[in-house]
Amino acid sequence: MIKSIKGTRDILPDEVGAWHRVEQAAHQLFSRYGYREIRTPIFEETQLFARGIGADTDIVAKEMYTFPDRDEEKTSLTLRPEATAGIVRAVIEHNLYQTDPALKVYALGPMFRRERPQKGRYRQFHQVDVEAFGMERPSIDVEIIQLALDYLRACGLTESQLILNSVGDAKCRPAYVETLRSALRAHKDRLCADCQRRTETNPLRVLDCKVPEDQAIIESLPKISDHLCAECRDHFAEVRRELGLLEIPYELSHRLVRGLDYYTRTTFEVTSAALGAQNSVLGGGRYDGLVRDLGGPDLSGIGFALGMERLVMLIPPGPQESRCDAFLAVLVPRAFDRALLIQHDLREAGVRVLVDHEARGLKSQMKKADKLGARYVAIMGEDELADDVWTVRDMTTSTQERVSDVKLAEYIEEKMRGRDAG
RNA sequence: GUGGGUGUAGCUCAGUUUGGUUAGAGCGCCAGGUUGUGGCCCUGGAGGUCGCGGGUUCGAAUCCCGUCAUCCACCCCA
Repeated sequence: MIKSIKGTRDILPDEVGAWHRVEQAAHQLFSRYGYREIRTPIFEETQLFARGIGADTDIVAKEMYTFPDRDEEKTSLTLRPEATAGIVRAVIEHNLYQTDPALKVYALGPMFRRERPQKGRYRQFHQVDVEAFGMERPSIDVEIIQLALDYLRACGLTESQLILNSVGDAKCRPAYVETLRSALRAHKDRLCADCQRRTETNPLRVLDCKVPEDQAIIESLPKISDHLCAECRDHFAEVRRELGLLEIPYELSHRLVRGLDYYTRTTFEVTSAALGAQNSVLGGGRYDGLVRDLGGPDLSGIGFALGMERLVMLIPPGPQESRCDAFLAVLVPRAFDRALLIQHDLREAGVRVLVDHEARGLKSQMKKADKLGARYVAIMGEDELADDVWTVRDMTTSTQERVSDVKLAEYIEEKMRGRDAG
């Protein structure tokens, strides 16, 4: 049997309702904040991600789905592992920053990373991505954070925690990284093997090491908050002041470092314990150098990405939804002809109507109508056919009455309207 | 890439320790109990290469080896 490939999965009809809820919440809420949807291709030139995300990151070094195009030059293509790079490319390519007075966009869609699958982690996964460009002031950081939290609440997620940090900028971070590295070298022998390696490759990552024996050392390391330059310190202070003003609770963590190279200043993450080890639902931050690094103008940016699989796992299940309003149950072939004619009238009137295509007994048709959540079942057998009427059963009250064939569509529409209004 | 758990009916699982008739249950599905009426109940039915391959044995779902899949964790990340 051919099965879906490792790390991919089918979102089956029973599950799709939850996906629709989070998608609709996104469209609705984001537009209230002035964000508009953008749709970029799911594959790009490999170069875009290598330059944008950082060639030394795990994503680029070993997790990308990269393949040659079928052209003479053998252009290298990559399925997007995240959304920001593609969006930035589009912003630059179409000069959006020159024409859009408030460049605020969001995107929904699949991303691809070749990682070992785990709880809430797939090789094809879906993200909601929100980005704002060209705004320097800390208030946009706060707006983005508020939007993220509003969105999670709109989706019905109640148990979550906001974690906040500042990772400095191109002026102050490199110096801090060196300070950190020196401090780590002093403890080298007592660190776990991974952290000894990270000390040289990416010292910031040592900060979120989970090995218990390393924790005491990590706590004693110099903190980025003490090494920010004046501008970064002021920026972060204002972000915190505004979060306080808006009464948005958060936990400060000098150990929150983001995985992608492009982040500057404000970084944040929302976690939920219900997700297991993959506890991050949403992560984001500012990336003031990225647009320029990708060949655009010196345009600041800030945004977040949210894992939709993880979100869907967390939100309360919706009610079992009815799949039809009216079910036409027929017992003789000529009645079936009437059903075929009338079902189209009903559908044009917006009524969800189904018939049984298997010509089974009435009991079995009733059963099916019930399972589909039909509110009304219109029955036509020999008796009704003779009088040119339907017996219409209201499945919630178990009452029924006879309605002439020509009036059936109108009758059900009427009933449906009455219910919707009531 | 590394470590561990689990693979038996459409789904959730029992049976594996101590090898032994036609491999079970619940749910779901189909039919009947009602000459033309759903839910609840009762009865019956369909549905299984016991992940796959090899080995041990008179005999393997059960023991051994290999392999694949899947889940969880590490690395890393949404």
